[in-house]
Amino acid sequence: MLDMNTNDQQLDSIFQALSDTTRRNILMRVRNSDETVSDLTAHYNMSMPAITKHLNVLEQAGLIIRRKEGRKRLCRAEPKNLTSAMEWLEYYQEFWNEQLENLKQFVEKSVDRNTTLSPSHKNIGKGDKHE
Amino acid sequence: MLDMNTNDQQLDSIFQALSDTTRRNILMRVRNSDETVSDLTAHYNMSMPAITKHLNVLEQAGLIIRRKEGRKRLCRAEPKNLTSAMEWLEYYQEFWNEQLENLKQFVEKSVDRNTTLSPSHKNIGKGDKHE
DNA sequence: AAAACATTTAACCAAATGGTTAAATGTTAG
DNA sequence: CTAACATTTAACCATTTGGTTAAATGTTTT
Repeated sequence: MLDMNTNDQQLDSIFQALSDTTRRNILMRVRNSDETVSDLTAHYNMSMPAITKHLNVLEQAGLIIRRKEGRKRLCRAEPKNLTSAMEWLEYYQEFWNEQLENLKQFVEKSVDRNTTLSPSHKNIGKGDKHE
Repeated sequence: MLDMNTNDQQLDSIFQALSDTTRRNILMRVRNSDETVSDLTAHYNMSMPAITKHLNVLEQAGLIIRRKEGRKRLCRAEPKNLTSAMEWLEYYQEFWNEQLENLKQFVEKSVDRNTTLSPSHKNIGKGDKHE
């Protein structure tokens, strides 16, 4: 039935890591510059151990990498793994574009067949519903 | 410091919903066809109430919508909300492409200097970033 | 060596998560 | 009306999560 392969677990941990506002915020912060735990802690309303835990989650998910520099421990974003998440979403969303495309084609064919239809198809492209 | 606005909470719940293999699997399953709780339960190694809970999570995150049809309750994918997640990821990843782009430009400039080529390489990248 | 600094670990806690089984609620069919 | 069906709700449980404070570990500075 449901084979929990490595890829699944990886996606689990990536999406899990992204499911927290603080962690997403940290990610944004370490995109451009390496930052220490102290630096990061200064920006949030929580203790340093809490930040350490968030960093562990992000590191575990492969979204950041850390290096030691003296007594500081710097971390920076590692966006490579994030592409797994992107790919899942893109694959998932493909269907939606297909559906939209199918709908568009269907409507266009209908219009083709009956060019005197009322102008109610105008907003079909952004479509909420398909039936 | 950290304003937990609606968008943040929405992203929290979307990524949280996506952080479970079963739920991602269900999403894939209801992309194309509406399915009942029984239908879905048949494919997983867990009880019907467990599936119901997963569906609640997905519905709460706005990733599926449900309708009642007699004693059945059908659900189908609602990918609209998923674009929020996509947008976050894309925005986040932009930097990475920028970094790559900067690196490429740097390397090309180095090559330029070393081989004294004609100045035709100037605008390799799409964006003249900072400097 | 001692003090100050940067960070982690340990122990704890409340709440959320992901599952279970058993009972309750609606809905359709005989 | 009653029985069968589809689903949800309730109560429970173990584990994980996201935070805390206090103590421990390394590293630099003086």
